[in-house]
Amino acid sequence: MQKQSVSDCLDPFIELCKKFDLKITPQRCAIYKELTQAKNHPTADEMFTIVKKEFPNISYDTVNRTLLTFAEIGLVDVILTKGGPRRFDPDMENHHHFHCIHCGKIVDFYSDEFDNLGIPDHIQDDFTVYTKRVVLNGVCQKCRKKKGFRDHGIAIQNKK
Amino acid sequence: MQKQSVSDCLDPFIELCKKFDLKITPQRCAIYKELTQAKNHPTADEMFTIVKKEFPNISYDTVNRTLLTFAEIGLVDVILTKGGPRRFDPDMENHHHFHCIHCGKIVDFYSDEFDNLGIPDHIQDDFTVYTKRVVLNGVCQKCRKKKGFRDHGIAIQNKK
DNA sequence: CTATTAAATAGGAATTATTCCTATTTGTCA
DNA sequence: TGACAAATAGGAATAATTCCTATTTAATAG
Repeated sequence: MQKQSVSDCLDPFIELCKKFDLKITPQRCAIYKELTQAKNHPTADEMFTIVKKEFPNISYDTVNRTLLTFAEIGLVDVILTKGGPRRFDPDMENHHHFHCIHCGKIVDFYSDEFDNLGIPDHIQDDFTVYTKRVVLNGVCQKCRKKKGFRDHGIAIQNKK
Repeated sequence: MQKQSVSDCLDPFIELCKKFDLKITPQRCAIYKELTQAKNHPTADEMFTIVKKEFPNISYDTVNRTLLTFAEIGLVDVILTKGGPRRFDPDMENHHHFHCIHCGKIVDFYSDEFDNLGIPDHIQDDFTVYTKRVVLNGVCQKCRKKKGFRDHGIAIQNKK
């Protein structure tokens, strides 16, 4: 598969920046480019390390601030994790999260049923909803097998 | 309305502690009692301030550690908020969250449709799910009216 | 009731993440 | 090209959370 040219890649980003009167700086472009290629859910610090290869004297504050700006304009989602720094989710397609409350791991998954949920009317009256995500909290198999793990025994069971 | 006696209130808590081999310390009891009366979603620091009235020399670490322990045994949920300390949610009934990405406010709401969602089979294979919560991210009316606010224009609309 | 033991606690220090501050640079627009 | 507001780098400050260790305490068995 042929990789898109950089200018093609950046076009929608430049559009978006103009819409929000954000200046198109090389720092923002570099962060955007790395973000579109990011797998999983990078932290600001991880993004800083990655972008610094291309941009050796970029500052951490710029990376973090830029990611927060991107979140405001709907380019990324912010994921908050227990016991760790916040992460940025560049996948803006409908998806959902499983969150292991022991190791903190977050796993994306997809579900048409979840995607098709409506927003309750009383919410639409009071709030403008940008994203809708089902978050499942629980324990992954790896943690379940750890020594000393004890279930609190209130797992959700599907109706048969 | 007559308030329940303290021993009545604490019975289910003591049961739970025994189930998990947690010692029933006066600190834990005090934190539990205040937690059941908490409105909204207190932070560890807020709980510390409240509990200290009854327990002047309790330490912050104990309050925070205890709340995390309570989360592990399913007594509270942990809510992570952008731009602020984590909060604890003592309402373990089915409920869902609207989260304002501007001011960080979290509003509980209830929805039978959301409660009745099943868990996808491929998730149940790999994870034990304790809680299922729909999180709506967006902007509340108050923030929407703020000067300088600009919509990024990708709000979710219900199908008619 | 007492002794034993592992768990829990208090207090403070250390660490980590995030935000703030300010001088300087840079993108945008006329 | 010049003016100006926005953005940045670098470091300092703040805030939240976790860690460390000596001491205390709840649970257990004798």
